[in-house]
Amino acid sequence: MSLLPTTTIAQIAAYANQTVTLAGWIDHKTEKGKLVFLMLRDGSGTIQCVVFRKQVSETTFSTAQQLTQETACRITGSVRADERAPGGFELDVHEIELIHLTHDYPITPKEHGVEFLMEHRHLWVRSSRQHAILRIRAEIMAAAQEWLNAQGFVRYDTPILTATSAEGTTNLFATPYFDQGNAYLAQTGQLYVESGMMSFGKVYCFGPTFRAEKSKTRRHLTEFWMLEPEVAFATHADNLILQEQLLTAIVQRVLQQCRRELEVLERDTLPLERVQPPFPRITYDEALDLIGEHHAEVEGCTPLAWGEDFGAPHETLIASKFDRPVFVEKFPAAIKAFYMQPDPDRPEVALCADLIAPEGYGELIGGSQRIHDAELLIERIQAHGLSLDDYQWYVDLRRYGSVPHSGFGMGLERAVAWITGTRHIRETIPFPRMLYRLYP
RNA sequence: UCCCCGAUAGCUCAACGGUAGAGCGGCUGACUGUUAAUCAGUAGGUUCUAGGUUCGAAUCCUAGUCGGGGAGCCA
Repeated sequence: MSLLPTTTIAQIAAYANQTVTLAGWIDHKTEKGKLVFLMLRDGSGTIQCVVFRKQVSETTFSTAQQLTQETACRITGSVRADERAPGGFELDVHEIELIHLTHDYPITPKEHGVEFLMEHRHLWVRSSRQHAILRIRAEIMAAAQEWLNAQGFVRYDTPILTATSAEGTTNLFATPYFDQGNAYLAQTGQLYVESGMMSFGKVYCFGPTFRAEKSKTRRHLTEFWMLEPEVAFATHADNLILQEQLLTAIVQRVLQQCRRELEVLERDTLPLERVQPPFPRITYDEALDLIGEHHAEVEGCTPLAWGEDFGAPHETLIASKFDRPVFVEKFPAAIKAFYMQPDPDRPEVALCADLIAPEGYGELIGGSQRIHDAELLIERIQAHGLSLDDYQWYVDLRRYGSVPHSGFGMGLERAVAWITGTRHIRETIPFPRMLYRLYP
């Protein structure tokens, strides 16, 4: 005995004029006297189910009248094409099996405030907009991994509990670790993924990372997912090509596979369709000139002196000058991480790049060629005030068959926010962790 | 951490220092084509907390709590 449905709503067109059993939840009900309209949602889609009093038993009709929003049920009926139905098909109901009657579902079809919705995040994920965003998130993750795998990459998982800060003094979450003092939640898998690069050539890690920064903006989470590929023998130039190819593959697949979700979100797909290589590349120096010339166009965007890092308004301004994601490369080494390879022609800048998303969604990717010389790496670790003892294993990677290599980290939720056109990053992950939000 | 804003019915909000209200949702009833149906009726309040000013405070003042928007930091 099984309770499984005979089909899903997404497949309903193949069952025209047949009798099927669907299983799901009531999205909405409209009563019209001797007629009840039910919108049934099963995860794959929604369909209108029509209950005529004269065509069903009294029990079935009174069950239909009882149904409330988010009640779980199994509905058996015949599939009929009907122009009046959203989706083109509706179900003429024969029988309704009540699985669980819901009382007082808190989220109604009317508007709600952010705080209320966040308190009910565990229920909010059922709403059509949230469903569409999280469906696209899943597609982005699948697209990224499948594309990388097809290019010969091997997924290589890095630890979440680590002994020290990977990139220096940024705030980390600490947790007691037996008699070894504190362990820290990883803020990146990058250093560890470099070891895999020396074993497999092309690797990537993909998992949650943690930042205990007191950021309070619509672009930040304290727990977010990062995809970090690392490639042996890849130079800075190779790195940028890989990034634009990966991002293009992701965006094009979402355009193909998630048309319906993008419609639900009312996402303008033209900017997404323009995402094709090559992406424009400008240097940090050119970006400073551009900011100097156009800073008045964006509020809070002030001219910068060489050596200063961009703020959010600067990224917005730069992005506004291009019709697709734009690379800003060769930042001053002093404002970047210790492991970045200096430009041989100009050692004060690093062979690194940030990829800035269009439409003001900010930095999607940060990447660089890594230092492959042990002596230089040691010098940089010390110059950054880090303990060499903590990084001996990392320096070891430069002592045995060291090669030039490059990699990058893509923030998953930033990518989801941009591709789905979601203004606030809190909607791009099922349970966002933020400065003032740990529940539910 | 800093700047700005807010908290009133289950939800979204209104109410000049003078009787705390509406819409939605809930409940009851009517309706054979509704799409956030419509119509009629009905229940629903410690105005975030603690002080203060005042004849009188949802309203003004102080402190706190919680939340929202932005900055910095970053992906």
